[in-house]
Amino acid sequence: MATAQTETGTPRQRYRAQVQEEIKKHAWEQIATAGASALSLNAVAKQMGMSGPALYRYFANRDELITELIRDAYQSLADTIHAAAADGADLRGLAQALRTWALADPQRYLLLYGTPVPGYHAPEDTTRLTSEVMTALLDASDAEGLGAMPPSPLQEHLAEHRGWAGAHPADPAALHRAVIFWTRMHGVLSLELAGHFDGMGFDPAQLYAAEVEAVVGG
Amino acid sequence: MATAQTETGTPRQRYRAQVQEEIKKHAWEQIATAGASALSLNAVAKQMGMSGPALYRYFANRDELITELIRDAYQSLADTIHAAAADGADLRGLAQALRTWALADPQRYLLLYGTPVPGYHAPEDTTRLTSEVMTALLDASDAEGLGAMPPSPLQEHLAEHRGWAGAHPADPAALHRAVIFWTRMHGVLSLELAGHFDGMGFDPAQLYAAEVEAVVGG
DNA sequence: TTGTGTTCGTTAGAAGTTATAACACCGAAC
DNA sequence: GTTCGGTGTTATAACTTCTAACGAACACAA
Repeated sequence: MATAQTETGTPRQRYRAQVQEEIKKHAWEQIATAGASALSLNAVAKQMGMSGPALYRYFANRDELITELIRDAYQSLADTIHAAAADGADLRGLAQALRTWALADPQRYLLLYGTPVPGYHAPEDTTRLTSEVMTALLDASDAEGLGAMPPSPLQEHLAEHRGWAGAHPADPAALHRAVIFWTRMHGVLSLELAGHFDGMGFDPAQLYAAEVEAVVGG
Repeated sequence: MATAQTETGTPRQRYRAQVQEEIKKHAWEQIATAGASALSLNAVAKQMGMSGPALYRYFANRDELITELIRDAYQSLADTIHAAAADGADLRGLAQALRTWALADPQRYLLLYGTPVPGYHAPEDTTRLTSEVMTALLDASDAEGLGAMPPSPLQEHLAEHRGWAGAHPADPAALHRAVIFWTRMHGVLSLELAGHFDGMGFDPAQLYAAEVEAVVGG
């Protein structure tokens, strides 16, 4: 887990890890209420009873702190999906786990899949976590008992460009299913979290459920 | 169009509208390269050879400028969709127009449909533009020659909560089709614009085309 | 043509931000 | 016990948004 290092090393290292965790905790609280763009290192420091510049002993700058938060968010998502998959969840189960995770902290989801800062590039190890999630998705998309996926130009194209699937033995139909699972669930979730369904009256959960069935069933 | 008022009114009003347009032009340039969160009124003023505070004669604050940009973006999107519909475009044509519009200026799309500022609420007239777009979408979704949409719990639910469709006479299947057109196209577009497909190797255009066919055909 | 008032742009300044530099201190190791 | 690395401090620079006060330019009206 993210707090694993808190219990190892010298007292100095333990203290350092502990303070780092507390900084991230307060940063998450700020992000949850005002969004990532409003995250203020000064405000975090004040909340902790420290002076502003003290935080720079723990994070080189604002970007590094946010990068660390993104890393933790990816880890949390990967843990969630992995746990669901380990519990034997099928595509429906993964979809449910994903939605619950997203609604639990909308700004956390948007930090990963919302508007990116143009210059920013994700660190190397987040791509590892992403491909872990993708593997779980491909496993569930390659399972038995799913609706038919008639051959299509897209499946052919995906089969020819399957580098993103790594060494996963999923067939073209499963590649297709995994991709549209991702894009369709994200389509509903991101619009819901951004509040674009707010005045419309219908229940996003029912739309989400219908989209899950559309992916699972065919 | 947005510049209509530039040519009317007193010389003072004309000058004012002209400066306002120029401010917005420079603001868009900044947003396109660095994102909306990095928009600096001071930098815009400098680019125009003015002092920072001078801009406050034209926009009360940063939020008001951004709100105006959002309004213009909605207007541009509505114009684009409307023009396509007037040209007789079907659902496929609208999808093509939407994608072209989004790729022309990714940050403009993300300003409308990306991560929102938690406190922010869209002004009244943007909802008018949104419903204009929705009407075009419902028209195209209610047309002849589209694939079958078998009855579903979601269609029933949408038929019971169709306030967002206004007085449009679309049947439940068309309501369903319009909604999933929106969410699925947004799902692919937003992930593509955010760069989440970047290292994956496949062509987002082919995925988009396949999703269009999935919505049109059934 | 000569007021008169509105509008515009300026500088000055307050309050906030990120981030660096120099200094003091405290604790751990030798 | 002394030394030394790590931590937190204040001071400071360079930004940001935004307000206030002043001067100048312009439109309009007597």
